[in-house]
Amino acid sequence: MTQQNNTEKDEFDLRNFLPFLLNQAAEESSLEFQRVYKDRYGMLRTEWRVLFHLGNYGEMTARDIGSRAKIHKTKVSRAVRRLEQRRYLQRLRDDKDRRVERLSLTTSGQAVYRELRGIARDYDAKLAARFTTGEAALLRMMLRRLAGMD
Amino acid sequence: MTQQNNTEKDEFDLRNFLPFLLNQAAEESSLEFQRVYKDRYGMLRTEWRVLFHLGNYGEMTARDIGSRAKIHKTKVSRAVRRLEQRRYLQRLRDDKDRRVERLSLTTSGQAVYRELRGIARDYDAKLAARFTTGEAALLRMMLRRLAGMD
DNA sequence: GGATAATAGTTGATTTTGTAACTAACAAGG
DNA sequence: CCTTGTTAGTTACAAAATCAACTATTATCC
Repeated sequence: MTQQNNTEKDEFDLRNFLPFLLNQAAEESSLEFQRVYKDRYGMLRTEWRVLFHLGNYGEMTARDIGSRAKIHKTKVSRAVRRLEQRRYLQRLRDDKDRRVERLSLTTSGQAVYRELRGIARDYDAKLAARFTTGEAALLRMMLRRLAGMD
Repeated sequence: MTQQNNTEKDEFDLRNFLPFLLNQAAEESSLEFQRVYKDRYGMLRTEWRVLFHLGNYGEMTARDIGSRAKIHKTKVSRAVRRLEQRRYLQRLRDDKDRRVERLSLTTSGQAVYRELRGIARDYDAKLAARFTTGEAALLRMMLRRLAGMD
């Protein structure tokens, strides 16, 4: 692994490139939480997200979830089916608009959600503890802005 | 999309959960750059990363790239093969250790790298411009720490 | 009202990724 | 040397993501 290139003025370092950095940080900082929902609950990434949306915001449609979390509708559709098969959520056809399904967590879905939410809360605190309170708040603010969640 | 749940003390908001936030920010902030390497060069995410590692750091082995960027070796292997097929990189069997392949960019690989690097630089600047200089520097620092890149 | 377009969600075919098992080369210790 | 273990990289098969086409329902507007 020798140094070559960069004979021209080198104002670029991959390790500082924001999209790369964000991805590395996202990947690394979700590893531990991933192990919980994956190994312990056999859930996929999209599945815990759907579960958390329903747990956090209450009844929603697949479309709502997709647009909030920017998940493609086919991914949502498949995640919903699997959560339904595990009896974590139920669908209710909307009578006003019969294309729409109103999704909500079952009792056992809520139990799983509360369990995972506790773990998520602790894990988040652990991550944030690497910074001062002010820094962590600033970080969240900047990430929300980058994510277009303002 | 009604509000239900959270009857108990609600100290948790998905929109502030760092792993989620990081992922959303990473996803959103790489969209535009992705369009460039994907639509314009037919490259996959792992491929531009391998290309950038070689362009940025010079000759490396597949193993080096994988450990630096935390990419699994099978992913690296496949990305290398495709970049080789497109004549963007070349392999050289190491004579000291004949298991190892020393990878480096071809002339046209370097041309593509320089092109993409320029775009990356501009794009990064555009992202960083959403913050003050100090905030952006702090953001990068925090991300490096979260990514375990200290 | 009836054609046309738009929306919610699903399904199927293709591509990409993940997991394990594999080959080939080197290393260490007897 | 010669077993045993380790490392670099590839391949095969299963799982998951992507993209396009599909059904069913509602909205638009002439």
